[in-house]
Amino acid sequence: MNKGTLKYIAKELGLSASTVSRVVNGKYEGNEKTKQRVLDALEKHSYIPNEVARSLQKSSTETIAVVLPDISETFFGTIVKEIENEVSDSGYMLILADTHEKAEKERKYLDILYKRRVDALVLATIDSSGDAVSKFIANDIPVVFIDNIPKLDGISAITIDNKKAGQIAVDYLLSCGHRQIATIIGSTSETTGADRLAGYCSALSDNNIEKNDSLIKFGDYKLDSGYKAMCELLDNRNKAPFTAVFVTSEQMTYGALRAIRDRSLNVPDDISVIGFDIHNLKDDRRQMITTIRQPEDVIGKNVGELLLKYLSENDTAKEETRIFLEPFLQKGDTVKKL
Amino acid sequence: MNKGTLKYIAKELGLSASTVSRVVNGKYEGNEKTKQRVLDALEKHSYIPNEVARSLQKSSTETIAVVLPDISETFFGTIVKEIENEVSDSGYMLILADTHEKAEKERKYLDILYKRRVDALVLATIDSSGDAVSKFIANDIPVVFIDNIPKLDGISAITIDNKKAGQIAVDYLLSCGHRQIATIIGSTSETTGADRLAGYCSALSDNNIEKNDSLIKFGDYKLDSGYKAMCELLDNRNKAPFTAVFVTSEQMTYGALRAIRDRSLNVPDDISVIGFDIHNLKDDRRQMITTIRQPEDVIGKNVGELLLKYLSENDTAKEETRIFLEPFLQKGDTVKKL
DNA sequence: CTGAAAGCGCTAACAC
DNA sequence: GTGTTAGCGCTTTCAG
Repeated sequence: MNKGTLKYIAKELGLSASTVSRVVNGKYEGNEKTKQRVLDALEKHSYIPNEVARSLQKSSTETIAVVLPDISETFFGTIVKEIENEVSDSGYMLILADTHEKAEKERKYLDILYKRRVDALVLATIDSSGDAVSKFIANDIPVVFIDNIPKLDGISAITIDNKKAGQIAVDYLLSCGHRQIATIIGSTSETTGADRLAGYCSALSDNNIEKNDSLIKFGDYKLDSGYKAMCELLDNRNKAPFTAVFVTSEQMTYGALRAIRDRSLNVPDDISVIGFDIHNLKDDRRQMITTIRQPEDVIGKNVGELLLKYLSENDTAKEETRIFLEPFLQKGDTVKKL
Repeated sequence: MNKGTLKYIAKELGLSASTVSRVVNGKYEGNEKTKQRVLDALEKHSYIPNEVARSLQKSSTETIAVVLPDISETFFGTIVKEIENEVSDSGYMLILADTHEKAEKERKYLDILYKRRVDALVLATIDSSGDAVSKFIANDIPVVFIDNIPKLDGISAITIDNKKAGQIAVDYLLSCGHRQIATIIGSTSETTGADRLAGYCSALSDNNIEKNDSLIKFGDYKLDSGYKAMCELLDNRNKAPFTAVFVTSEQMTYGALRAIRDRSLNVPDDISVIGFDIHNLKDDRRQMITTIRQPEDVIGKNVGELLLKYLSENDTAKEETRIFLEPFLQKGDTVKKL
């Protein structure tokens, strides 16, 4: 028989595995002396329980899967850290998957994670159909969406109010005297793109400014697409003039700034720029980029709390929860008052 | 009997669990017709294997633990991403622990991860004694250290040559004409601190410049300590003058820069600064910080490769491997030529 | 108060 | 070719 197992120690003591198991789990109610004998033996063998066996028996792995498009982004890194922080005291650990922004990888990972019987799932999906998570949902495994929300009923999500994010950005530009405002939007098939655009549009219409479709460009969240979109805007500037641009992702913002610089234009003197998710360095001697920010720490904390709530409810189906946190404006040096 | 298990499906088909198991694992050699029947049944029930049970049986979880002081730092985020990238094709997944730079948390996590029977461990330890990993090593679970290397024999590690990092920084400053060079070092009880300091010292002595202990300050890698150390250097500047400072962590660099700014001094005109691990934004219109960098992607890739090698060796003890990658200088605008 | 027995879901050596 | 059996290491009812 294998050393280091309950059974082995039990046999050595002339006891049964159940008794030893009870002592290990603090559920022993019997003779104080036997308890001490067991404890000593455990100590002597430096017994360490096998969680895999325990998981099989209890059908619970105490593991939460976190599936993200890119863990190296500070935005996601911070969310992960906060989730971890929130759930670790309850014994849960995180298992991580990085999908590299590919739907196929996302699908593959979700399959694997399901097989591994994770207790819950946090998902920043890039597949708005939500197909790949259906197994989880069908089997009552709690799923919390962050960032993008797929088109599914009854799911829980914690994100920011993306429409409001668009409104805040445009309102700020308006308050600075801008009237001709361009924007660069991510994919509108995802809520992060569609809602930010909706906010942009509604802020304009609330202020009786007519929307000009030539000032709305689309990208794919990546740097190059921001560069390209900005070039198009600049090339068309005499036909469709603008004094400011709202760019809706971190990488696209960098791309747009580079395009402006490559034309030897100055920010903010020639064009004002407001970005998204920019983590300005703490070294504030330099020009800071004005940006819309998301409270990553609060998102992560909320996700953790919701997860714990779901995981503690032994009962029935989990109630759908949607929390939309407030995006906020972080003023920098890239928007000029007209 | 529980639905969705091998046994259940086997019984339904009038077959044994082993036969179904063989088909599931592609090890079936028998009758083509039975195979098809089984396949159909698996499909019909949308059978999904339980990896927990499989793990218990095979005593292997196909899981690699990654334990880090702070996952929200880009430095670690990038390393994690690369490790993941490297091992995911072989079916391994990463389980993540964030120790918040606390030895106690590190210890706790290592205990839990051991119970969970992870197949391997990647550890950026902050406990130079290495006590908490002894269980892993004693049980032949592959461990690869990154960043700091504890004082243990026979362990594998992949980091940069920290002494060389210090030398490169000082050599560069010397080549720019600086002769009075201060430094802010992290804890010397860790190799990342001690070795960088050693590099600093040796570069000076190689150039026949006498080391001045008043120009060497110590911090704890965090922002405030960098600020404080820089203040001390500045306060003492008439007694111990210097024209440049080498700061050995990202956060301490920001702290030092802030201290300089708070005294209304200019970088690089009044003081040249060379930092560490600074990830300058891609938006290069602004002042870039001159910094020593580590090749995080290469570190991650090497860790992944080494892990796979260890994990594929069924045999005996793993050979000790130490790889010291090259740190490099990333020139920016914070060092002035004298 | 303690133990025997069954079982979590799967695999694999060994039979037939 | 396929089934039987034993077991991975643990928990937990149910007896006694």
